[in-house]
Amino acid sequence: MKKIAEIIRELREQNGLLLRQVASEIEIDQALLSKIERGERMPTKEQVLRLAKFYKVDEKDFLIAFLSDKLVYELQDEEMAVKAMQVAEKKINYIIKHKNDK
Amino acid sequence: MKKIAEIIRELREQNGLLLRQVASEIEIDQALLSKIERGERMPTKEQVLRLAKFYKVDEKDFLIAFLSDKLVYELQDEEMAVKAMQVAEKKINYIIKHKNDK
DNA sequence: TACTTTTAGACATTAATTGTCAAGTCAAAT
DNA sequence: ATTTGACTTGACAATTAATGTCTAAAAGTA
Repeated sequence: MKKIAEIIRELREQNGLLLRQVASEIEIDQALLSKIERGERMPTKEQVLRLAKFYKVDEKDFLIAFLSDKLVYELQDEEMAVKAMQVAEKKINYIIKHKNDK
Repeated sequence: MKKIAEIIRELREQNGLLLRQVASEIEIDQALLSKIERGERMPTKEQVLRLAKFYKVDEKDFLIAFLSDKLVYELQDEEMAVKAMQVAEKKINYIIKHKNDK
């Protein structure tokens, strides 16, 4: 239930690493990583995967945190947020259920 | 549970209107409306609201259909789609619950 | 066939996201 | 008090994604 930003910052701190160390491993600018860890910028999916690999954690957990953050971001300020979410979930389940039809 | 695309196409057909008629009311290119009605393009929020007003239907229902479509679109091809959605819902509820804290 | 409506596709425009750099803050160490 | 190292900030550049427009083609109908 944490934001991807918090997750990766905590991981870095727990491992006693510096921004520049991780940034160079992931091959991104350290200023960008700083922003990502503070939630000022969203990482790309690719970066999320690299970070998961680097910290040796489950990629799926990272992706879930990342994708859910993006969804939340997309709905921020929307009064209908929760309802839209519930409908979206039904739509997705419907799609999944029927994906082998056609 | 319908896509916003289907909804607005059906409304137009039920009202026996032509693309160009609706397009001019909404002030968009008719080719664009055609694409929107077929789900090839996503309308903007503004266009959704205008369409709701034009057809005299509840704006909220339109917005829910619209926003949920966007969420679905964002998760298409994501294996973790459903889980991400569930986590996002929790995050949103959390945010809403605490929005007056600060 | 001729007319009307809708669709397709290429391209233009605009908006959003992501990335970079240089300068700035802050704390600890000297 | 100055220097050093880590991190942050902000302005801007670059890239990517979304939206809009135009023209022509397709499809439907009288």
